[in-house]
Amino acid sequence: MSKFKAARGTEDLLPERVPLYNFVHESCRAVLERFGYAEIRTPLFEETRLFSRSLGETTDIVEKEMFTCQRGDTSVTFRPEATAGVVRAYLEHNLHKSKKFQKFYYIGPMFRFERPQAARQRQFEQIGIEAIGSHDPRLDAEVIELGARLLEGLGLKDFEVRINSIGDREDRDRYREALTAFIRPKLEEYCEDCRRRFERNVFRVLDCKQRGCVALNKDAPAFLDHLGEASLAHFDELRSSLEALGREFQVDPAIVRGLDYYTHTVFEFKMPSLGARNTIIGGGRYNHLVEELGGPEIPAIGFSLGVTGTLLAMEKQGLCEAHLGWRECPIYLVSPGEADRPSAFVLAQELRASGLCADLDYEGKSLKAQMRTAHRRGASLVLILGEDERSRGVVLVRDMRSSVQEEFPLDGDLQVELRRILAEPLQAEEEGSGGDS
RNA sequence: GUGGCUGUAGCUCAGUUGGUAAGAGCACCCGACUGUGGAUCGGGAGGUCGGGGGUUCAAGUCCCCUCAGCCACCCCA
Repeated sequence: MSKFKAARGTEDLLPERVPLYNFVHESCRAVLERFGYAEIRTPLFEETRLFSRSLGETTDIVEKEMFTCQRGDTSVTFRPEATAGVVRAYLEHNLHKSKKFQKFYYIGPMFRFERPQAARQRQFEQIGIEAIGSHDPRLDAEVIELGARLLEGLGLKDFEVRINSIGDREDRDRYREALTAFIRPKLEEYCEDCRRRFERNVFRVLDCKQRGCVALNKDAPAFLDHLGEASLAHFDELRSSLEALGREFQVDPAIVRGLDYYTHTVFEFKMPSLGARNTIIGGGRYNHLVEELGGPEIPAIGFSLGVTGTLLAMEKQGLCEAHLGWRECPIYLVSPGEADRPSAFVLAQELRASGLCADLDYEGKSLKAQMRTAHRRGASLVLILGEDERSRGVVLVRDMRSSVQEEFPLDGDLQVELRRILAEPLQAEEEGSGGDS
């Protein structure tokens, strides 16, 4: 046990697992770019004010989950989510002036000071998008379709798309009033958490899982009944657009989302197989955020995909194994004796310079042990360069796949030969020159 | 932040009411008449039993604290 451990809620990504992340990144990148999204990279930390302003002062994230760093009178916070930073960059560089409508995507770590749990860490990775500059409900549908395509691209199938509309400010105010009026008389009957939610964010009461509260909520007024005409029309168009795409979805009134900036369309992608923490994509429209951060009135929509949860879902479905394991060098150089090492050392550099991937022993292992290492590392070819070979100006190439070995001149075009053999394994010849099996 | 469970070699785990129990499998290293991998066999290294304190003649085994992970909440990707 070493003296130090990774800080709570963080983890090391060992080489074995890195290719899995690369696969997820590459797969998503391809889909995102096919949908016309361009990558943007914003700083990992921003001025603290940016988050408290955009997320809402009373949200849990701002109140207790921010990684904040105070130095003198400057306060910065490691980003708990990416939307605020992207919108800030969009405005700071006046992107809206040259090309108002823009689609961005990002991949990177986010930070929240929470109690860790599976699929919930203090540093976690999100892949997300922001489409800024349009209020077209077809864009909402496209964004949801994009989320589904991302998951499908990774091989996931059994996710549920849940959508809802929380309307615009006036709709929310109207509904909040109705809901408050409905709950207030029975407030004492609700659970402790709900009584707190009632004060902070009354919509969340609808999301309670306590049996008593679920029963009490049964006859609660529905948000959709309180949407104004324009909001309702937007939501209807979203639904018909999704239907036009053949994308299955459910309208779920319980989806209210935690952040203040959401308006109209909100949605989540759930993996029922994951248990309690089963939302792997969450997002929605935020038509006033750009304005609140000091820009003109520009509507936008976005979502983010939690990579950790997505990987958990992939693991459950056996989609990860194929992407595990670091790809070792296909060529391994073996030195029979101590005196043979310098020439292997030089030959390795030459092969690498020619673009081949080659490696060799640096632990002073015996010939046998070097062979074992080559085998374990999955080398396709072993190059044996001993005193005998050197004196004759050749190198012995053993094909580990077919167990056939053959000599090749050192001064010939060795790298060309090696490429050929890698593509087409050595086969035993009729007068077999040393194959065994 | 709240409640519960867990923490023994690199990995997965076993350790009877506290008393030669610090062990197994896999992995690893070395070897099997000395220029060759994968099978088999033999040998070996590796753990202050998460950390600290306490009870006791004696603690991996009991108590307290602490750290970390997991599960469920709060909340959320």
